[in-house]
Amino acid sequence: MSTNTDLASMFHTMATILEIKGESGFKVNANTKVARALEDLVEDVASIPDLTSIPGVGKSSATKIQNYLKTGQMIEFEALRNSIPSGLLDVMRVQGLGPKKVRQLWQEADVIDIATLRKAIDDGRLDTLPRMGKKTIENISEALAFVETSGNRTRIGIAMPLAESIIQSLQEQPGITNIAFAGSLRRGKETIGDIDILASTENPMALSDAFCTMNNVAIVQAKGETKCSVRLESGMQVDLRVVDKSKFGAALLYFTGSKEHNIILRERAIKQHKKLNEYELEPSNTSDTEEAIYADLGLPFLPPEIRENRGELLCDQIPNLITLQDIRSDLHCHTTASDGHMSIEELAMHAIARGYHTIAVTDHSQSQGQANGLKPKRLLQHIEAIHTANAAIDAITILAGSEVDILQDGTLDYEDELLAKLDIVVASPHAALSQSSSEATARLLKAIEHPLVHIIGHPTGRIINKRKGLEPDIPALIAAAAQHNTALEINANSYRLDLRDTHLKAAVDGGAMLSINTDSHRPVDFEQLRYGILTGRRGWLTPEKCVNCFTHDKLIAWLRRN
DNA sequence: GCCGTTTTCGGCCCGACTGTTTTCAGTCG
Repeated sequence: MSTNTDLASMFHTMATILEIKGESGFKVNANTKVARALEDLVEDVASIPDLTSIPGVGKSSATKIQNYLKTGQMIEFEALRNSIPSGLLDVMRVQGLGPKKVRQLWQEADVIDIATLRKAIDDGRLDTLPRMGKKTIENISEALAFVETSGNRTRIGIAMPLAESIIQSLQEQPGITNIAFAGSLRRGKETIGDIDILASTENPMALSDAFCTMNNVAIVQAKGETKCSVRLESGMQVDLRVVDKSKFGAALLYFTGSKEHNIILRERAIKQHKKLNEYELEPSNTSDTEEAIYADLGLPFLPPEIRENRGELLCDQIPNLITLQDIRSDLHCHTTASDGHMSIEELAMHAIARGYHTIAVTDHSQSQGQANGLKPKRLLQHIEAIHTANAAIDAITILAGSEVDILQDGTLDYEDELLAKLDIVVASPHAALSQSSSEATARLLKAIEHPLVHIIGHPTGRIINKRKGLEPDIPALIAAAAQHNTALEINANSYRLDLRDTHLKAAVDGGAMLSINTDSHRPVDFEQLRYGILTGRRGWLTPEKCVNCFTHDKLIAWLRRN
């Protein structure tokens, strides 16, 4: 499956090179579009008979992909890559440098990578270039410092609390009527490039002053009447837009994106002889709320999480997406018996406080030595302890479970006889996470088909920005999960979010059940649930398809289905 | 390079800010 990722990255690279070479922007866009389509693809691209059936992929790109699949090489890619110094792709990542300036630096100042750019600045070679004044060079020099440090996008678990605290501090400014975050953060993406904040105020200057002088600001990149841009000491970029209150809806829609969603919306407006921009939908008086704008365009309100041009604009009826309030149980949590920091009773109290009817105790199995995984004898004692706590606490059902390792070959970490004594079995891969796609598929299928397994925990084992994890044949897993009534987990921890949004949409479409769990080790981990919910919504998940939303009796019946 | 509820050719989303200009190109989102 990494073929998809490899190809996507090649098309992204081709788009960038074409830009630097000054080719038509439409051609550049076309390549970017193909790259994005490949990123969104759930099935292995090699398994698709007609590549041009993928929207955005035409004859030319299809041929390139086919050649790569056949030979492991793409002639056009190699040719493009050899046509410019490869270091220029790094130079493109410098904020403020786009294709035109990079080409100028290359052709007129012999810049071929970050190092020669640094040197060119230092020896004054850039000073004489046209449209390259003192300030521009200064800005490039400052931005260079961030290229090395800020390679990764930020996890939503970091970005969202940060955005909330910024909003909280700005909210106290006089004259504020509206303030919200937009962008990929509002869409609930697993990682965020920068934070977009949108506000209406009667006192714009006070707000932008307050924004640009927040105590964690490192650099003010732009400061205007309606737009400010800063970089925080952490490297995170934060943009503030100020708009008129009557146009807040149009602006929120615009800055929430995604870009692809917006483009389709604007095209739709044009077809209706209207014009949509970041301020208003013309001719119309309905620019103050997103709801009114969608209605004016003849569309239902589309929740931010699904605005990705993945079918939401072609859909007559948007399903009722899952919310935090729909969750009635957490089926994957740890106690001090393995590597958690809560007792069984503490776990139960936190779950009661959240209004759950059921909590599952699922400590690690014996192979997880470093996590103090339970040997069979300790598991038997633990089951007893859980039953005792369950009998003592009326307000909630405490299930005796285990997070059982799915070993490398797909067998489980306990004998069936022992597993049968548990109320719930969450089977998860923890080790051997770099095995081949076919091995991973066979391994996970074996667990899905096991009659005593209820949920597959964090199915790929990926860690965002750190570990790629398994790359199984996702459609095959989904089909098996649907057939055997085994739920696939959305692990809500913001390091994991596994299954990820795109896989999830395929799972929902494929009729599989899902389960959103926090994998809590400490009380604070329960708060991560919201990231699981956002991911679920990005995958068009409804409460009916999520076992954590079942009533108590329905959940118990589902657990005893075999 | 891709695409078609006016099209197989002729389009392809839109505006703010910066820096360098003296009316605008480049970058960004």
